Amino acid sequence: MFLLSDATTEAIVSALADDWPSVGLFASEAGVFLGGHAMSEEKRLYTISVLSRLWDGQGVERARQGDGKRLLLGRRLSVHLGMQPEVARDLLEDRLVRNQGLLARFLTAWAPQVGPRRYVEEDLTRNPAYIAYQGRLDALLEATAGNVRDDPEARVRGLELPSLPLHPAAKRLYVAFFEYLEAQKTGLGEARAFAAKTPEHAVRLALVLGLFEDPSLTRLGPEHMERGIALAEWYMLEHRRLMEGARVPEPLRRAARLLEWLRERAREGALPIATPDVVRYGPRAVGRTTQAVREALRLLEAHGYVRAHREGRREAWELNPRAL
DNA sequence: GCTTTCCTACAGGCCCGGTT
DNA sequence: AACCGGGCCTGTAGGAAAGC
Repeated sequence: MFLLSDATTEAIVSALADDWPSVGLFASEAGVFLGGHAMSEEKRLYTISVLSRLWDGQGVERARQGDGKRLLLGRRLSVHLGMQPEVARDLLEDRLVRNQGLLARFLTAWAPQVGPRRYVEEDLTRNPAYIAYQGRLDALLEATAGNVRDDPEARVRGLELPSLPLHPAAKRLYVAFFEYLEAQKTGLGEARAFAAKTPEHAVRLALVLGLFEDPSLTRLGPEHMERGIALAEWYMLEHRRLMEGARVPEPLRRAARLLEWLRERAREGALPIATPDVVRYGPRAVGRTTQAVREALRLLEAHGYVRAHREGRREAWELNPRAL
């Protein structure tokens, strides 16, 4: 496998075409990839289409001066991106990314906050489980790389991978899972696009688990399928949680914007402030009508950020000192 | 009838993104 | 990098409606 950590899409395609038919893009700080050239305004559509085509197994087109276009088949790309929450939010909220269904092709997970950790001294190179894991990975890489290593021609043709049929029992599980998801479709909210690909994710995961367990596997059994389905379903729920969490409801967004403004004013000593003055001077995004502003203020009040008090007939607002 | 509140209109300044 | 236009923010003015 050919490893990249910071890549343009062109570099990925070129590596797949010329260097090695199996490429891994591993980045623990995906900001480099997402904020970089590959996701720039003019390249983003291209990147999304390349990644999608690779996932779909359609092959990618490589255009080069001189020899025209060449369709690359038998190529595999493995992508693992880790990112900071702010970067992830931007990605999840990106309209293009959402609409192109790119995220539905990724398995996403948001790691929970870790509590205090204990330091554990351990020499991984002596850990039997780790040694076995490493050995199995090496063997698998060797098995797939073997036919292309010494043969430049084979590299051009791409990987020639065996196809594994599903055991009838595994197939039944697949069909049942497929129909179960179809029946649920309307209730899946933001996970609908992902749900359409979830059965396929399940098979892929089952294959990875099955082949890892037994590299000589000739067909996929129900025990693998069950595990693939369990994982795929977990990823579907995680996907939904993330997609829905990324969408902040409009009233909350407005209230947050107003709070920011109030904090600024408070620092200038310009609080308390009467409701009509918030309407006049406040950020327009909150709304220029008294009704909208009052709604936002009430929301902030309900969450303890602001407090109303009467100055005669006037209703004036001040910030909770702890919200400053 | 006066004051306060609510709403609209408008102008100038500033920032941001797109273009050249 | 410089320029430009649009949108947002801020401040001002004034009129209508509501409250005292």
